[in-house]
Amino acid sequence: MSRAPTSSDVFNAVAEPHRRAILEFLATEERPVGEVVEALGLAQPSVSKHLRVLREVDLVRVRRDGRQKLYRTNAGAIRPLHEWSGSFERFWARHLRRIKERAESKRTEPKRA
Amino acid sequence: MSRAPTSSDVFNAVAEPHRRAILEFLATEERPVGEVVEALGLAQPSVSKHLRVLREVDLVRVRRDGRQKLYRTNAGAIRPLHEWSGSFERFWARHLRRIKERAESKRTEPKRA
DNA sequence: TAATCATATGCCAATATGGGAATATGTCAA
DNA sequence: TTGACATATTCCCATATTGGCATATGATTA
Repeated sequence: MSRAPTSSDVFNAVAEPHRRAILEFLATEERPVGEVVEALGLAQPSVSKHLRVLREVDLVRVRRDGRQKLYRTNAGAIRPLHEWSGSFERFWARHLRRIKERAESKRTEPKRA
Repeated sequence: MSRAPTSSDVFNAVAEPHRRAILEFLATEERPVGEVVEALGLAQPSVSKHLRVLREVDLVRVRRDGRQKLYRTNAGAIRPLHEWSGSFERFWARHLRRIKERAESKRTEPKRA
């Protein structure tokens, strides 16, 4: 073997900066591809390809409207990411608490030893 | 040009499943590389490479201890991810609320029209 | 210093990826 | 049906990525 299976998942999909920008752009309301192209300043085929990746992991949903296709972010698909990263919260919280405590004690006993 | 700069950032670093596993493994306490190798069943060079990527975005911290190097997850570096994904929370929350409301109304007026 | 243990790096092969350009597909209007 | 518009797909290229293997580097012990 020479490379891990691409496992196209949500983590992978949001690893691309342009795709994150697309998700942000489509978060508030559905929009046609053309507007994404214009808003992000990318080439149309590029946008279509990114949208495909996002579609495949259900990060966006589409609906046809005449000749256009209206895309919108499916925020729910972002939850796994939020939950995964949130599972580390207690660790960084602990860290912050330690820092805070150290600052407090320094304030309380300014001249230790 | 032919490919976007890899912009090795946190998003990119956690896109790799093995790296996520490493972060989880190293979240609770620091451990030598050898233990990561054993725990994940990966080859040692592979682990070292993944750790390098994680180190470069400050997702892990190292400290030498004799011949070993002790790695641990720096949870704080995961926060940007958590915050980014959290910025979509209101959208999925809105969605869930709509679903809930629909269920409620169905319960309240079982035979509409 | 030599041998050993622990980890890192270099190199290669196979594959994945993203952009660009051209083209295909699908939908509507005349 | 033909033409125009909107989006998707294909092909090619350059680069990125990951694993495997061999080897280098760093640190400890004999």
